[in-house]
Amino acid sequence: MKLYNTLTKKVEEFIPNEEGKVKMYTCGPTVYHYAHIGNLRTYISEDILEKSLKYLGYEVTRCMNITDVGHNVGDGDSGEDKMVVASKREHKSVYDIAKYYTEVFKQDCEKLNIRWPDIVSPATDNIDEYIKIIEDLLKKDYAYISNGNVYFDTSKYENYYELSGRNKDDLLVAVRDDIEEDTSKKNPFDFVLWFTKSKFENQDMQWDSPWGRGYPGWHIECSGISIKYLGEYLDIHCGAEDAIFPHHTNEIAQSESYLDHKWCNYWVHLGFLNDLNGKMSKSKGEFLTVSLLEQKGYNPLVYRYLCLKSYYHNTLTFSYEILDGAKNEYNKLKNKIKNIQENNEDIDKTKFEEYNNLFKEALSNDLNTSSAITILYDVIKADINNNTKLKLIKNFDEVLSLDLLKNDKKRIDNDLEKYILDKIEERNQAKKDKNYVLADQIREELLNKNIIIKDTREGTIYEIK
RNA sequence: GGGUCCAUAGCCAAGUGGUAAGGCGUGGGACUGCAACUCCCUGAUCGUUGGUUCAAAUCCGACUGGGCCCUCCA
Repeated sequence: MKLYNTLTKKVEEFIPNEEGKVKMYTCGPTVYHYAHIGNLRTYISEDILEKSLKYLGYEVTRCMNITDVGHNVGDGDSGEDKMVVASKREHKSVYDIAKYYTEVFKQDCEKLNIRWPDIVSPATDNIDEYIKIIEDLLKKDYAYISNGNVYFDTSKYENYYELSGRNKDDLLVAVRDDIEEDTSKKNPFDFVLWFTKSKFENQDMQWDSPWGRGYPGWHIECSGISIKYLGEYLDIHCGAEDAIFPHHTNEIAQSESYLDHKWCNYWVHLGFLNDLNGKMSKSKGEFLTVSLLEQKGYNPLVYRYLCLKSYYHNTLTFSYEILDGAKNEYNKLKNKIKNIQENNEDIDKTKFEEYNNLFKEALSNDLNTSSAITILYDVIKADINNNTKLKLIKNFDEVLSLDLLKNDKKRIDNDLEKYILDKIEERNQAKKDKNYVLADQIREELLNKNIIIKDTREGTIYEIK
């Protein structure tokens, strides 16, 4: 398996710490609002990575956090906690907000066939772990207390800029308008590990700590949860590309200062989904959720298909024109597969291995899902028996998760079925009588009820839209 | 200003030094009473420009145009 590693900025052969086993951590959502489909692209890519590793024979343990506290607008003491903002907006407690949006996120994942990770842990469940790490960092002098808050001292950690490839002197401080510099810090890029004092006193979620009652900073949760559930040696850490700096940079600094050794060997960053104007946002433009796509008549898996057609590392652009293209492709693909009938022939093992290996090669090549899909098309066209094709498609779909073999035949009751069959009979009679006006009328009538008629060599069949 | 990633036909894209996969759309054809489904045929010298090489979409440089980040976002 080859993967692009942000740490070395190269595509590298993936070698886990323990042979055959992979420990994988993926940054989870902040559950303060609905996720838009751009957010979800990250989880689709991570899902593909997890499933590809499994398909290639690795045993994978994946852990993800749910950020339900401490994600301030800024890294210092500036800006409010996003959970608190949501709580005010919706007049609910922060706990209810977290619960509600976590549930919605889970449903979105189900609709997109994203497997729920083995371990999913909310930030608020692991406060003890953060305190343990922060105490240790203070003891080792990697952290300091200033104005009641605990900060990580970035000047003490030598490789601080390794991941992002930056240079301390070239970074601009408080480049964004809505951020003001936190004067309690020793260095501009120091970040808060624990808050006890904040300009924003309306924080409901607070815990006792050796430094007073307060709450954790944003970055410590991922380190804490990862180390707690996956141990001191991590194989792959994933996140969207915007998390490289400062989030992942800070995670490395605090984790390695705490552990006193290298923490994670492979950092995989997922590309963004942009709309035609650039980065998607929850406040600007159309708020594109999975539910909205469904309302507009798109199967969520069409969006998954669109994501898989592109390379996870590159930016993908969203527009309805592009989505419509993907919808066409997806529907045609499913139709082609539907026409492959099961038969009595034995699986052709040689051909099976041949195509299966091609598929594995594509995935191994830094998750070349576009090529993997091409191999799927090759299988459909290939000169091999249907049972072998169907077995290959079934296997491929373990990774692609596009419901390729699932027939979305909606359940219909006997009355409706009888009605449809009678109408088909009536139409066939009309056709025999060359009464095409009546035949077309019947077809139209059924179509208005979302029933599609198809004349095949084997007779007339119907489909429910 | 700095970092990082990207640029292939109308669209989505593969390609990792030897003379451009695949899918969608378009156009044409087969099938059909017509249509839908399905099947067949149909298109690009790879942002611009230097260089390395017997040979470059693929390597190096410059330029142009984008994305993301530099204390919110996945």
